[in-house]
Amino acid sequence: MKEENINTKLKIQQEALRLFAQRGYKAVSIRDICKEVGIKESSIYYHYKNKQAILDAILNQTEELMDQMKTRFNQVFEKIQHVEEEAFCKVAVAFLEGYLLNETMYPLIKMLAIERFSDQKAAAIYQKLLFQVPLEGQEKIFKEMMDRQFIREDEPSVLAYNYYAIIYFAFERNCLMTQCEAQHKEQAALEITINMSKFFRGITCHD
Amino acid sequence: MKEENINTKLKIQQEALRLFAQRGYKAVSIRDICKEVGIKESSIYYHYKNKQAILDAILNQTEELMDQMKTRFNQVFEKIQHVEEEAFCKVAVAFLEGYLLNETMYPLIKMLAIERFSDQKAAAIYQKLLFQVPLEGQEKIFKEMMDRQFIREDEPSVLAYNYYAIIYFAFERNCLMTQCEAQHKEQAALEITINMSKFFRGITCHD
DNA sequence: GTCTATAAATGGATAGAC
DNA sequence: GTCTATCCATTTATAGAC
Repeated sequence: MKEENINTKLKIQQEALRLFAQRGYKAVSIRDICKEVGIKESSIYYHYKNKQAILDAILNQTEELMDQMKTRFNQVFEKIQHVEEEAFCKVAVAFLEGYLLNETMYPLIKMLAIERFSDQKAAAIYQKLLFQVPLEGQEKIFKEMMDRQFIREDEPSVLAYNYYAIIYFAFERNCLMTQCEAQHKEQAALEITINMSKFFRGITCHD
Repeated sequence: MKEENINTKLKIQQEALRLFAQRGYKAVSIRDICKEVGIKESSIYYHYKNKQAILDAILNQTEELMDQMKTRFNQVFEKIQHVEEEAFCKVAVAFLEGYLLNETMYPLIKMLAIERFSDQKAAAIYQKLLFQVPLEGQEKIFKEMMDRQFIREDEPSVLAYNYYAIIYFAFERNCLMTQCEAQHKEQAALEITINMSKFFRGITCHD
């Protein structure tokens, strides 16, 4: 009836993810989702076979999301021309805001953070999305920075680990809660900036 | 009837926590808990007013647990006599094993990691237990190490942040999943050792 | 302190009208 | 594509026997 009805299926997926991210899959009822979407319980079965199918749809779209994120890494990678402290910290904050706090990624991360304890598939996706992809991407960047002699020779995987641990930690500490408001994002960004500065001075050459 | 019946109330709490840590509070039924304990559903109401009361009991005991953990920090604190790389890394691994992987703490952390997204009280406890207590404790230790000139002058809070971020990251990456087996603990310990070495060389004086 | 029985509410899912 | 009505399983919780 209304103009938004062009895609109820998508809205179901979005609202479901929002609720799963808050309470976990099992704790959210079909009724809860339908209430948010604004349809009756039975209508949801026109779009999805059952509750599990909604979760599957959400999980299946992570594959393409993963590729999108890898592409982003490569874009950053291309841009490296020189390295100085302020820009270095800004890139780290940009990773927080563009990847972990990304509109699509953030609720997905929260949901996976819950489901990883009972769902093997969720655990595997969490591993890839939150550890493998960022660590590999970052390692590649540090390797390149070394080749161009922007930073001291060192073990790229160790640098990537120490670098990303700070970002992940700031994210967990400030953003993984009931609601991540603007002030929390700012605090996370601040912590990354402060702590990344020390890290940066450690990896650039002594003078 | 059996000898273990001395404290059914405690067993209920333990089994409940084990299940809450896996599936989350809402997704675990009274039936599930009773099944694990080995009693009928109605019997649980003799020990606890309702399901919420079991969760409250679990959360309330975290206060004393927090104090216990603070005491441990102080014990480490007293022992600092000298600092060399291997011992420094061993202390970090000991923190992982004695605090985060502690028999009581580990299931509690998992449960809180789920509930923090929907329960404000759980979120506050997670903050204290996983960020505030470790960061403050570690900051104090670095301050002392500086006073005794074991490490270079620096900002203690930044050192504590960079130090603990590595431990927390290794814990999240390797241990927060359906089951943390011996091999996962070893991998986490290995990652901490490797990455802490670099951190250590950065904070001790140049020669 | 644990049991059987049962009430009352909630949740997943289907049938069939419009 | 959404609705009303309904079914059946699960879940929380209580009453009362032993």
